[in-house]
Amino acid sequence: MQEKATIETVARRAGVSKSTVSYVLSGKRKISREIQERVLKAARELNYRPNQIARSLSQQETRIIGLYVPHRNRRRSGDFYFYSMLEGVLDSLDAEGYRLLLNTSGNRPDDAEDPLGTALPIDGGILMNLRKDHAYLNRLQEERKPFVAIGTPDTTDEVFYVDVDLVSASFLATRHLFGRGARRIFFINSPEDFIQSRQRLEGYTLGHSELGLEVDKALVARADFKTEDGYGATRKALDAKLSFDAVLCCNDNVALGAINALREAQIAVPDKIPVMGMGGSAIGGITSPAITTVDFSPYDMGSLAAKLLIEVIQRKRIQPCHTILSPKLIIRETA
Amino acid sequence: MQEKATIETVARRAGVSKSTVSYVLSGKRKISREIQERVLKAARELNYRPNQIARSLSQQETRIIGLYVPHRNRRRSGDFYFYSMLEGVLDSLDAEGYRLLLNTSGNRPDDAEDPLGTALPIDGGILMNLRKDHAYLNRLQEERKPFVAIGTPDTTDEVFYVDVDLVSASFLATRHLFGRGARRIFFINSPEDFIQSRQRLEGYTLGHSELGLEVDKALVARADFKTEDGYGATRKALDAKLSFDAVLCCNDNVALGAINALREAQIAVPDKIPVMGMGGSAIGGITSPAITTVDFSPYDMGSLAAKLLIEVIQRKRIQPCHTILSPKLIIRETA
DNA sequence: GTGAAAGCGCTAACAA
DNA sequence: TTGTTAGCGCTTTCAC
Repeated sequence: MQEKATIETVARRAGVSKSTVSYVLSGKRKISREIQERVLKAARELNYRPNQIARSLSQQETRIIGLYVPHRNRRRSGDFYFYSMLEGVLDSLDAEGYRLLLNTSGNRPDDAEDPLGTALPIDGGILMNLRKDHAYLNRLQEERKPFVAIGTPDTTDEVFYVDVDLVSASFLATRHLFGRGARRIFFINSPEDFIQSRQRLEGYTLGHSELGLEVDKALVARADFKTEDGYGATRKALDAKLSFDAVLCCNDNVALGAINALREAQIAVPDKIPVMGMGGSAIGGITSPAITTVDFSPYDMGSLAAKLLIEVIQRKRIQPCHTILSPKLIIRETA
Repeated sequence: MQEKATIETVARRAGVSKSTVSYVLSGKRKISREIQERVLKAARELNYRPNQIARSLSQQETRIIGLYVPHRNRRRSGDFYFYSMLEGVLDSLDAEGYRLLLNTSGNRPDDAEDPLGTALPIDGGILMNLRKDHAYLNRLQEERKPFVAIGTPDTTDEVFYVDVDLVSASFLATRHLFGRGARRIFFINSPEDFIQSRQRLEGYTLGHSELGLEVDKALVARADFKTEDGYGATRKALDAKLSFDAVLCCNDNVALGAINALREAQIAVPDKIPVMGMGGSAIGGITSPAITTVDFSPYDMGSLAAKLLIEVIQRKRIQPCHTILSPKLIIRETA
């Protein structure tokens, strides 16, 4: 096999200039049928592929977008939320001919020390877990790369973002459980320091208010999103003889844990005690069919964020804006 | 904020030449202490970040590696295998200062039609599900980019790859179940057209041979890796009054489905009937504690593949080689 | 020790 | 319609 073909090689072989080759390939100029064919033929024979890097350098555009992947979202088994979102992002990018660069730098302490890290070869970025990602965020801003956040940022002005309406989500879930006849809903909320947690609690409280009920604080527990945590919290409640007739969890993993604990204690789920999760359509396939879910559609969020970002990059959208997705209730019947 | 700084800007501000700036930053040349400081100061003041694209063009190296993501591995809820591997890849790359470009092209039919797709801006690639990925594989070979396969390819010569020993995996599992007193193991294997399936069956058979037993073909079923499939297969076996006292599944998702079906039929798992899965340490956290698993360590495979690829890229390794990981038995006690 | 200048492979403004 | 040429921002040889 010969050396790698460049635009120069192709031009020579076709007996034309470099620019002609470039224009034939990009279609940005009218080229006579004959030359067009000569060029394409030469390109094919030489197995020519335009060098994306050279193209990026000259066009100041890579058609790559970056996704910041915080460490704490990885190595955490069962983090469907993240991966489901990733799938949404990938699908949208795919459709528009963009690629995704996973960016994990900025995670290690020494990265912060390196203010001269090279500029990212991307046209824009998608951020999640915004609050603490200042390093990456600042970097994008500094490089004046457009970005879209997933989740509501601290300062909402000047920022494009997508999020879900968590208050509605837990309100819907609570109402659903009351509708099924529950009176005391054991609520396994997310850890206190998450903004989300407040919103979830608000929905739960609203669900009570609607029926003129007060929230019994003893019914509210916390779990760190993992199955074990849901198991632990439920187990603890059972051991403490807490009285409840339904369980609402901050996510589906936690719900799975709750179910495990209940079944271990010989309590029928969902017949005796219904268990609800929130978020993550992605997890649907693998969780127990016993879970009823309020879906956040992380997939949709990812997909929307990516589409929005591309619009921003292509300057089809200038004004900062945000999209808040409505949750939907998903009742899965046992197969 | 001023215009984006380039090496030229920095050079002017520091009163030196571009090359000097470049050398200060790369450390490839001795530079007097004084000039060094002047340059760094200027760079800092201008908030300079070397343009990675220009650098890549001139060095013919991007420090990005590509991972081909087949469509069928996405949008399939609960495909931990893939994501777990991804985590391994990311961690290894991170450690070596490489980034990961997710490549989804080649999935759509029209992509195959576009032989002039631009050259990938990567130094090498990681492939999985090799058999049918000829498009991407060919492309990498054509561009003479090094690559590492995950899973054993059709032709093993000239190819770097990592894989797991599936025969041992199912042998270990089978033996474990016999060791627990099982006599008739219901085996939910993967679909027939997967090479893997033969290996799994071989291990299962070996486990029987060891005890001088024959395999009862009625005990072997198939499932397409999903929880529902495991549920379905088990349900069918129960309905058919198949007699068995243990279940071995081709993966943990399927095992979860089997457990659901058994419990629905009021059969205690694992006390009455133990259920085993294979593969995917990642899934450990979210599956039922009732599952005993033979771990393929997809994480390890990803991690190894990435490390290997980097060695190849950096020419620290020239001779094609492969690594076969041994599975390990993981017995999870109920928390 | 430092600088000038020639690339890396492509695009696009300017000429013809 | 097509060709010439000046960049894009960096690295690195060659010269001083």
